[in-house]
Amino acid sequence: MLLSLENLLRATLLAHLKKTYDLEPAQLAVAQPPQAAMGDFACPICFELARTLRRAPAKIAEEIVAQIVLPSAFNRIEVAGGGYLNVFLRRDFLWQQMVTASRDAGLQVQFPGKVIVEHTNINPNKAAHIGHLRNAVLGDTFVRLLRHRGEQVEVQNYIDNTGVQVADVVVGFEHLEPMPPAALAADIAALQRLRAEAIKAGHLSPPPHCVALAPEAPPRPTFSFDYRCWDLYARVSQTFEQRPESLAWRSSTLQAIEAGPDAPGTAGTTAQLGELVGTAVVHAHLATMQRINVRYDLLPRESEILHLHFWDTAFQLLKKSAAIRLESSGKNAGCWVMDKAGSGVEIETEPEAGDAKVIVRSNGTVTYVGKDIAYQLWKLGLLGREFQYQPFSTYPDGHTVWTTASTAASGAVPAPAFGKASAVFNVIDARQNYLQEVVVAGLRALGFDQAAEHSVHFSYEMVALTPRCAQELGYTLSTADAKRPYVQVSGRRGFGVKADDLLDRLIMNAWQQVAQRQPELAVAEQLDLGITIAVGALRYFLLKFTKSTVIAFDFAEALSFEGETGPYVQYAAVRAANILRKQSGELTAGNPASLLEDIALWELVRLAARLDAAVETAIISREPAHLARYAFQLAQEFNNFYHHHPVLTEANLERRATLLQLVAIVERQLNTALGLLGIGVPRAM
RNA sequence: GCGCCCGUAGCUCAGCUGGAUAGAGCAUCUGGCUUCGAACCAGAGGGUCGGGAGUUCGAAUCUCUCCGGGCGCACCA
Repeated sequence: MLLSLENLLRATLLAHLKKTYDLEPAQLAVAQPPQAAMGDFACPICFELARTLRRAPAKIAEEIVAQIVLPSAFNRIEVAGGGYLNVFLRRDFLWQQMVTASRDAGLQVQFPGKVIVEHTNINPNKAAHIGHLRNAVLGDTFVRLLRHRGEQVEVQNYIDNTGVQVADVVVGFEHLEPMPPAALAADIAALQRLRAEAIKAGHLSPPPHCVALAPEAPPRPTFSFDYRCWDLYARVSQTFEQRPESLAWRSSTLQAIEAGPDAPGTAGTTAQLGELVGTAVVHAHLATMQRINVRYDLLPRESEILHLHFWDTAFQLLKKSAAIRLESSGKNAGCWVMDKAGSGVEIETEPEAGDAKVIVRSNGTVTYVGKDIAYQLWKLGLLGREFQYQPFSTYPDGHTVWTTASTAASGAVPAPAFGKASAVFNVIDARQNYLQEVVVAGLRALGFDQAAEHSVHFSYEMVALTPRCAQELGYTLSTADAKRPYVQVSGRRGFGVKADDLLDRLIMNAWQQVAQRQPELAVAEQLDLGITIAVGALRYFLLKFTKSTVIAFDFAEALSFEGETGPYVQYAAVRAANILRKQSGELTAGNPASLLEDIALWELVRLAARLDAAVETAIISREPAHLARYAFQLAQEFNNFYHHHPVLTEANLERRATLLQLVAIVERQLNTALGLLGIGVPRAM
């Protein structure tokens, strides 16, 4: 509500300035006064006008206040602080709006057609770790924000199934733990069966993933193929380090995987292993992400980018527009390169060898940047080629995740129309800033300036570990590392916190606390509540930091359920729900006028009305942390209210009715905010 | 060497397009459960916003510079 009221105020002021002074300022800042008693909006425009009008700010402000006619939503306008225009809302007006409507009309669709958000993008060769969780939670929350605004959003999770990382694990299954495809397939099936049985037997938390919650239950790795790959990948990397000659395995494996299982002249077993590994790990990742309420629509695979000649098409385009050139000499001889100067960033610099980025290697294979340019073009509907699709898996509610394929599905259900978005957001960590710049420069070089404009790198900083946390996990650090503020995780070294391990610990923790507080509940019920709380804690923890902050992960902090945490916000929502559940009779209108004279109550109403403004800010700044902070703030003010205003025991019935209405308003806004953060509200806690 | 990011309370971090007295959480100390659940609330102490210069009526916020820390700069993704 405050969003549209702020827009209304801004429009009114602008119209007045135009009419009275013939001024049209490009920006008109509207802020909140430091104290609620000073008003609901504050506009410092008169300080700026002082120069052009050559009069004191306070004088201008007085004149405006005397002349301007405000819409009925506003109570009055006054001069304050030497020239601010402070505007007061009609309190009963906002109250009525909050009672009747749940949505702010100021929140409007900005992208025509469809928006694509690409996130998660984990190499399908090992279990997900906390860094991947940050990516997925940021991306998923941004998707929720966009959808809340009314945007049509398609969620894509890019699968690099033909890269070095998968090849390395396949090397493991070929040379370190030799295994023919049939045996590996049987192993994977057996793991899936074991997992299903354990879930059935009640040893594990709800499907689809497994959590060894009971102490006597077998440990997770028994069930998880992605865990097995985690260890094997580290072993292979170690082997490469110790015996460099074994690196030959990697290149031959990589080539076999890129060629595919049907490549002529080969048995195709290496590629089959690659597909088995990739597919099984992606299933594991989807299960992990489903535990934290993250879902997808489409899994585009790199193998199809190659086999369906997406790259060949992009290659032709790039050559035709002279965006890339064949290097004839120097260290990049034989490669197709793109000059950095082509990005327009460094036009002045001499085109030296170091300024070029290799797009096609001298052996004819394409680099990541090349493949990503092709993929970006497709997402924006500019490539002129299409994927085929097959269903990959289905969520319990029936929503199907599709994957790209070389041949179309034979089933009755046709695939949705994927791609052709008007804007694309790529959630990729900040270490890839440079590469993402090159990709966008590629779009520009092709003449797709608008597409480049609408291809946004949603960049965020990594999750590292505090030295203490690393040592807690059993890793020995060098004395230099031990003194650093944080140390990086490394999949190659098998060094990091696995996503499912962290979730298991969080759930154990939450479950224990629920069991203490709610001993009368059935264990299954306690567990269910524990899971909701654990996921709330995790998602909030990952969202409360702004994207540019490196998260130095520490168990103590992440496992906390007190203070600025997800459970704190959930607790406020549960309290509000409890009051509403225990009150009898219907919510009546009450008489808010006298109640809202209490400035503290008015502030709570006003804050509750700011939800959609917080959403809009979060979208524009691409900063979900804004909404997380807002949710916390609302919870905080509600908890304060809770302690100072007993509702159910209020003797004055009219006052009681109004208080109840207020609780209902706050509860609705808290639930919406939590939902946008991907956090559920427990029935009790 | 070049590019990007960070430096705010003892610790971890907010601070939106420059605006009024720089805010949270944790930790420390104090007080509050016969109450709609204390995973809570109230109060206290704690900051020359890394240093310096500039722009401005006004700078934690913008510009420059220096110092300190991080991440990139592959025919890996």
